[in-house]
Amino acid sequence: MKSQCEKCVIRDLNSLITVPSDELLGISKNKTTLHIKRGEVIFSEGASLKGVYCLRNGKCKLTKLAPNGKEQIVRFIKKGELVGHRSVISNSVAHLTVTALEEMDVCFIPKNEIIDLFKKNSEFSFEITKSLAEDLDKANSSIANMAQKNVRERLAESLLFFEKIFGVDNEGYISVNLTREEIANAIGTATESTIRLLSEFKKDGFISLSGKKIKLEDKVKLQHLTEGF
Amino acid sequence: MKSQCEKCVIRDLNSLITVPSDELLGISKNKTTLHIKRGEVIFSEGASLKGVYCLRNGKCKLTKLAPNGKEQIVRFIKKGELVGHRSVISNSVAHLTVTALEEMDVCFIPKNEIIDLFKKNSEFSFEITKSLAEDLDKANSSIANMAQKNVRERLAESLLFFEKIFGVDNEGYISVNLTREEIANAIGTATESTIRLLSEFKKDGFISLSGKKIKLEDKVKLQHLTEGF
DNA sequence: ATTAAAAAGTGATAAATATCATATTTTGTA
DNA sequence: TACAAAATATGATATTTATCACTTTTTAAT
Repeated sequence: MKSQCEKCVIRDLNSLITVPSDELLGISKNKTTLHIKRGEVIFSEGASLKGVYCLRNGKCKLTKLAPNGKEQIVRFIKKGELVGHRSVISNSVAHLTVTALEEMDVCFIPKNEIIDLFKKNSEFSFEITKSLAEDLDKANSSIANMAQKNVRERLAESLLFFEKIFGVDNEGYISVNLTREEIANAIGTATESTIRLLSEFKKDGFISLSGKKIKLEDKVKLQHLTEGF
Repeated sequence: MKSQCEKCVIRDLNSLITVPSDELLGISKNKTTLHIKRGEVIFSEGASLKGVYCLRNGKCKLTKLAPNGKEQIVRFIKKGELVGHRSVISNSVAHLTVTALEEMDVCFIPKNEIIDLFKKNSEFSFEITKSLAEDLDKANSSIANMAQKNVRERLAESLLFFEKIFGVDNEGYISVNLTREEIANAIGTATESTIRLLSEFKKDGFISLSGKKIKLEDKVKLQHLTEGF
């Protein structure tokens, strides 16, 4: 039996919050739900999307392939957010690849449902517009960070960011399963440099490590590092 | 006597293209026009905007101040484009500073006019949304470029980009007046590094220089450089 | 036209980061 | 549980880039 959008726990986390229950029925009827595992791709750069994806739970990374063959993580997305709406609105192919970082449930909502909603419900379209504006703003900050900060500063910043958006587990470790290579791909550096800096941060007492898990021990210091102190 | 929007030469260059002539009359009545010189600031990071700005002619840079005191150029804007709509839509302060790169005429359109249009005219709001989506897409590419490419690659890329968006003068030099420091602020490097690399590109015959003006002599090679060859 | 300020340019050097090689540990799966 | 593959880790070294100090050239204002 298909789950119902109007009862979905994440309904109030994204632009769909503006859509009244009766309108959500249409979406409920036409959506499909998929369960995916870590490493699986939801859609790839260049793909022509047939709809948007609503993340019921889990986390994923949005990446772009650079000419040198490395992947750049442009953003992280988690439970409650939509992906693919940029492509659907622009009526263009996907310009990012979306890959699951852990097991997740994702709802697929066909393009025409979203476009209908966008046209009919001005609150919904306004929410979508605002979320694009917010994304743009964050992307601009990211450009400045990449361009002006060195690798150490960017790593400190990313660690604080990871804890902020993903939270910590019951032992205080950051709740996201990222390889050192993925961290490197997010901050734009070599994997070895990331590993080295993490060891250094550990030696200096800013963080502690348990396997690949990371715990922030001195956030004040990390915050200072972020600004180059 | 005030100029009329419905006759404006740049009308068909931005989202206002969707607005019928009679609706533009309201805007015409309430807009103000300003003339500014190179180096003057249209609005600053942190400012609360009372409206959006429509660039009638000229070019400007959008910058963000980094904690290290350096400015990062996040984007360039030219004739026909709007600035400030992100802030007005999000109802937040400006997150970027807009500075003229040359003499320019700018029309200021009060916030309420834009919001009215946005609510009443769904074509206009759709155009605004699409332009945000496009900006977001470009910003994401920019993040990947900053993170994955080295300074030489980014400089080659920027030179090609400058020529593409600003064109060339009658002698073939790129038609934009940028200092070496501004170029450095766009690609995220030290001014001296930019100067050194430009000399190197010149020595290698990829570009020629006349004062601060730059002419691209071998775009194919520059394109290759962009990708690390 | 003169002059001070800003910008461009260059060399020497230090610091940051990438790359390559290789060892060790962890993970997933047969 | 064993074993291969992937991930982590570390050292040595090369390369890239920043920084500092200084000179020359250009620009703009009187």
